[in-house]
Amino acid sequence: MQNLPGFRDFPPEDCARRNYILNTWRSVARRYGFVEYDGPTLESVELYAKKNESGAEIMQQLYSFEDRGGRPVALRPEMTPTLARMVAAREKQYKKPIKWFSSSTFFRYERQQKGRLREFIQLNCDLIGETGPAADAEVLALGIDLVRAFGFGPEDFVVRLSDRKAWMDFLAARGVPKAHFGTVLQAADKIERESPDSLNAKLAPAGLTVDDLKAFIASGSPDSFRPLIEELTARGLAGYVEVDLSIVRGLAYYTGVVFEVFDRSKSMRALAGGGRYDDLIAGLSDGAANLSAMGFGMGDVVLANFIGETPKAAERMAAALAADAPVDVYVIIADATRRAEGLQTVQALRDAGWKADFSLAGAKVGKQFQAAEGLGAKFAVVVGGEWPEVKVKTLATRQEVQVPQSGLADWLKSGENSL
RNA sequence: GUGGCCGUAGCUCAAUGGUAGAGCUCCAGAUUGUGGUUCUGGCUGUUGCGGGUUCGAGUCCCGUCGGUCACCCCA
Repeated sequence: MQNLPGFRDFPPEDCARRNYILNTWRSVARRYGFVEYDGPTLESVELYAKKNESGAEIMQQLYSFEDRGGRPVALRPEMTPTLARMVAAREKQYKKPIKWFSSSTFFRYERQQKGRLREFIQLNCDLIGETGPAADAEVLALGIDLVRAFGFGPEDFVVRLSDRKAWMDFLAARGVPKAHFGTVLQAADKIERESPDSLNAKLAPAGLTVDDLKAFIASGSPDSFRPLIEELTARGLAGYVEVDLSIVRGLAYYTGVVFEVFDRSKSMRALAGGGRYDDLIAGLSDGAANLSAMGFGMGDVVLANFIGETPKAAERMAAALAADAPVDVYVIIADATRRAEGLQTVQALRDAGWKADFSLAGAKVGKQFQAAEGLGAKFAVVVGGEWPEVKVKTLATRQEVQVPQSGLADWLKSGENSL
């Protein structure tokens, strides 16, 4: 039996890499005062149909089925609708701004390729109930720090920053009817991928040409970005950001700042993307709650690729994984008649919080040392003829001392600190 | 949904249409209380699966499943 296409097994080595990413995400988000939430994996299809009345494509990429009660349900393909529902229902319980993050599993039925699977993990960070450049900057800074935390610098990645509102102002100034905004933005999103002829055909009803769009994009950085850039400059993070009006994002619901995080070589798809969506919560809650919001998502698959392809980040991860070896202390029972004392020692170490292990079947001393080495233990404790004393060997230095078993835990504590 | 490339041992890969191999890993040993190196030995295959061509197919052809990359889309 093979696993389903686009779905991954996580044997311990892979699980450790996944947890490294999740743990890093969590610790950085919490540094920014974001608190963790989660929602159900299975949702009503209606939740997604509502938001995407125009986009049938999204419904096709839904893992959907009827449950035994005849309800149309779907595995969640994204977090935002769930988040909007949760916030709309409870927003009066929380002081604003609401700063929430989650890292959850999502499902999309689509053909897999580099950086894209059918089941993936995505970090979602959203700041709700606050508008303005300060809130935008806070979210952007979090996005930047989330990538920096893996060892990447400004030479490795860049945040491309744009603004839906700048686009709308431009279109309004050109007299483009509102009904055509969506078409124009979609064309702008594809300006580098699609042929000018094809794009011009799409733009004609709006009275625009590819050259018009290019001229707007080339007009550079509107003054509206200045307060946001100043906020980032004060944090020392402006070097990670470039204004790039060609960033549009496919989603219709963005109302302000939008951004995508790319590796500098731009050899892979976006590491993260998001923006301001001030009307979505009101729309999804039928007006029950009217809250502005700014947020983004970051997937584990592209990030893991990026780490793997960047030596310094890969080394950083390897070091973090090595520091979290399966076992701290391996107890070697050198004399089978001392097995009871060995077990007592193992238990005492485990009670004291050490990751301790030993040979269940018993083995030659040399084998037990090999096992200790293989499990990444820092210390080997030899239980044998010296009882009630034991020998403690620091494996990295090969130094060995003999201490009373009763003082073992204390000795290890100071011994670990001196490593 | 469309297309290119690829499927051989647990892993990385060899093998002109002619007896399926190597390295690594793993397991066991090298005067029975001391590990990483070294040496010796050993295990492991429905060559993804199903058909076809051929005296003979890992190799050629068709199908299928899976992987990968691109398109589509990107929440």
